[in-house]
Amino acid sequence: MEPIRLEKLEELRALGIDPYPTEPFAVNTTAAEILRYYPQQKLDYKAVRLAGRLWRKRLMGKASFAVLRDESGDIQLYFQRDSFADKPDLYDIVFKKLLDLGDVIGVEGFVFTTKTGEITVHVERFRLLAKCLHPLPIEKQTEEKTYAAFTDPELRYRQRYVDLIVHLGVRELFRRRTAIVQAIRDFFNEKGYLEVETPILQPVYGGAFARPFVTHLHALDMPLYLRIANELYLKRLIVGGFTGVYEFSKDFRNEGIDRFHNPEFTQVELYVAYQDYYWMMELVEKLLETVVQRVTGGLTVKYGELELSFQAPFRRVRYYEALTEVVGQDVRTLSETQLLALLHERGLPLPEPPYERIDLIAQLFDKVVEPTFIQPTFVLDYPVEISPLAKRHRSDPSVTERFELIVAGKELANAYSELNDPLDQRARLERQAALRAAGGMEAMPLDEDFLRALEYGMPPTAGLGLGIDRLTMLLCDAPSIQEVLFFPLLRPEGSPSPTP
RNA sequence: GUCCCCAUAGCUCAGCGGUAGAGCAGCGGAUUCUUAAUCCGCGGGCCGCAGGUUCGAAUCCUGCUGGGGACACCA
Repeated sequence: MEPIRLEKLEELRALGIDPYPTEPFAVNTTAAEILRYYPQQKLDYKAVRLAGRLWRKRLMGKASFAVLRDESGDIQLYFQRDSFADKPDLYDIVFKKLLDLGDVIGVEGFVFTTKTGEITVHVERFRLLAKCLHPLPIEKQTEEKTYAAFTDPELRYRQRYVDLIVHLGVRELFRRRTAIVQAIRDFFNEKGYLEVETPILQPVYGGAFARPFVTHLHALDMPLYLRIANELYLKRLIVGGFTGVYEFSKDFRNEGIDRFHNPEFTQVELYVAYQDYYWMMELVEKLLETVVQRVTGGLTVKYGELELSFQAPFRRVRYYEALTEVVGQDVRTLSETQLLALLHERGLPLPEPPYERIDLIAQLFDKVVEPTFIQPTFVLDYPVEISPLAKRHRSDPSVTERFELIVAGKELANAYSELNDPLDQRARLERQAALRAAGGMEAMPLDEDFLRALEYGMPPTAGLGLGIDRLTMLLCDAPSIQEVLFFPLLRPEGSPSPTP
């Protein structure tokens, strides 16, 4: 903390001013509201009360200007010594000397327009509401230059509160994130789907393929896993008789961290009984059209250098057909050796051994085909081997009724006609378990309760998982997932945390 | 986990073998319409940490820590 600011704190106390007062300060307007409505005189602006941070001081002799920043934005303040005739020290000492940029203050006064035409609050009374003991990296800019921009990503993420104070655009981004979630929730609610909550701590994890975080429940002396997906629980609810359920789900995956991955991330998963993946494609098109329109005001989104159009219908391509187009021959007819040669040709690394033929195909698809889909594209009919929870295709049992929605070369959503044949499901999960065992990975018992639920009969169901962080990145033109998480995971500062 | 880049004042950066600089922020003064306010004056640094090379290291080398990017992993 700044020693100078601590001294000021003491001086304030000596003057009988509590730097952290208890009394509330009720505001009756905001900076944005005044700037918007004052020119039309739609409201009475004789006694406005607003609160926020002191953002700039332009001190002159007997009268000075300042800027107040509240949640809505910035507004200029005008302080005049004559306004404090009975207590000039309030102006000369408290305002001019003891208030620092960043201090939280409440002001009361009337609105007027300066000679240069700026709408300004003439402050008649003010109160310190909370002293700020650190200097804030306040940016200053002209047309040509920006001074002291607060740009170090590490500092911005570690001290997100400072980032939010300084960058109004960052606040705007997170409002938009909330608006996206809200738009999705409204869309689902209008259709009568039920928003639910299912366990984050799970005795058996499933619904995706990823390393979990493990913890321990002392009460029952047993391991628990943070969910990597909530799929299997939502399906149990479909078995239970709900026809449409959804959940915004924080999921946890103990994998690498990069521009597109954070160990905890948010998906919304939706399950609707008596529907299939064709129906789900149309729903996703409508959902995205609605959300994008509502949040951005249009259907075209700028993402980096890209212009993305969320105008339905989206392009549809079958998995193997897309591969054939890129590779020039049908990969299903190629031997493992030929596939290896193809990977080698393109300089692609091999999957971790032990790998099977299908892993080579998937590698080709993920590295060569998927990145080419920039505009929203449904990739349909994934191979059955890599889709253990999706129903076999009604006309080709080697593929599944599954689609992924790819946008800007990245997976945004994943959906299936859900596998509801309990015997096929058991066989597929057992195969997955065997593969994992062969790969030397930790053996995870099958989720017997989930299989038992299917044995009671799950209606034919369409299911969807949609990445909220990814969607937010697209709609906010954010280059990394860290930009759309308030508190992205970083290594702790200073000494490492103790091992439990 | 591997590779590349970065770390200098509160913030943003320059300096890249000869003992540390700018702008903004800060402190003192002047100023009743400023808005990057202006004008005069001033302070501020374990140059990320530890070792090495050198007569001499912010600068070169090695290791470590933290961050960014790419790759791998993430059906």
